[in-house]
Amino acid sequence: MTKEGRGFLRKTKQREVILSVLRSTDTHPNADWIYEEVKQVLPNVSLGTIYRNLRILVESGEALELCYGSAASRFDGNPQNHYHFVCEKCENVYDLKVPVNDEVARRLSDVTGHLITDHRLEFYGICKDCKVYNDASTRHED
Amino acid sequence: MTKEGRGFLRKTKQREVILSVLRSTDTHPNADWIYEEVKQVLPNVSLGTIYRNLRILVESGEALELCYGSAASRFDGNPQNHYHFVCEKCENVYDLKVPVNDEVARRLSDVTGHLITDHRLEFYGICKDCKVYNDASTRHED
DNA sequence: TTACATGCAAACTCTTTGCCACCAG
DNA sequence: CTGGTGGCAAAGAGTTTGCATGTAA
Repeated sequence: MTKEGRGFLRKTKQREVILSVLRSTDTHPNADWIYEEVKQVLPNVSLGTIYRNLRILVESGEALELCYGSAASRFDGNPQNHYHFVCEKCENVYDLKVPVNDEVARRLSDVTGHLITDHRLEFYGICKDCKVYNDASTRHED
Repeated sequence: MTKEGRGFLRKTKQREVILSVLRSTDTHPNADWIYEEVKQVLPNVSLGTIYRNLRILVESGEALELCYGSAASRFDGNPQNHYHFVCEKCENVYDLKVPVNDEVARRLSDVTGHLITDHRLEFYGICKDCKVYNDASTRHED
């Protein structure tokens, strides 16, 4: 109910290849890498199509989008690690007042062999305030 | 040791105001919002200065950077929620094979009053492979 | 005095969009 | 047929950077 929103998806060669490329790797590629891969099968594919389809795949729940690096960053004046809740409706970011669990990181360092120095935990959903409108009636389609 | 790297920071009015603006709010503002606020105190400040200083503050550990939305996104063909480890050296993203904890989200929903439907947990550090080079000698400065 | 920092604007990167032809259903 | 979709290229948003000037230490 949160992630759908498209009447129906036509099945196209492009979308098919994009999804299969995405499923064939565990390197968490970016759009450009996917573009290069897809081009080997469909030389005429365009970057715009890659982006359009990735968005569709993410929105329809067939892929996850991870965001790193710098783009539309938001900043937090509290340098202590703490967790956040992001409202997908109003886009507000709330600080959560729960203790940070460094235990997990330490344990995972042992299990994985990686040196884990930091972690970030974010929750997503609809915030208290936005929920009110949603509950009142379910006519909100955005 | 991970986040430092600058010899010394000169104390400037701009940096001071930026930091105080950042600390005066809990709205997790973006660069542009901070720019507007700082301008009310220093009308001639430039966006470039805001960006430069935010980066410095983040790197020196005085602020956190949160990244949402679309920019340099990476994608994951596995739509099931799972956790990641990001190597800050080689920038590889590894899938972690640990069970997803939906319990926390449920509990937090109760505590906070927000409707939490999703969460994301990411770990950061130096991966197994990069650690080797780091351990061998500490001459790596990038 | 000497680097580091700033202001300004141009350059960049990544992503989105408009337009029209095209094709799956 | 018909509306979703693709290719192409232009536009956008957000961020970085080069350069000359300014300034903290």
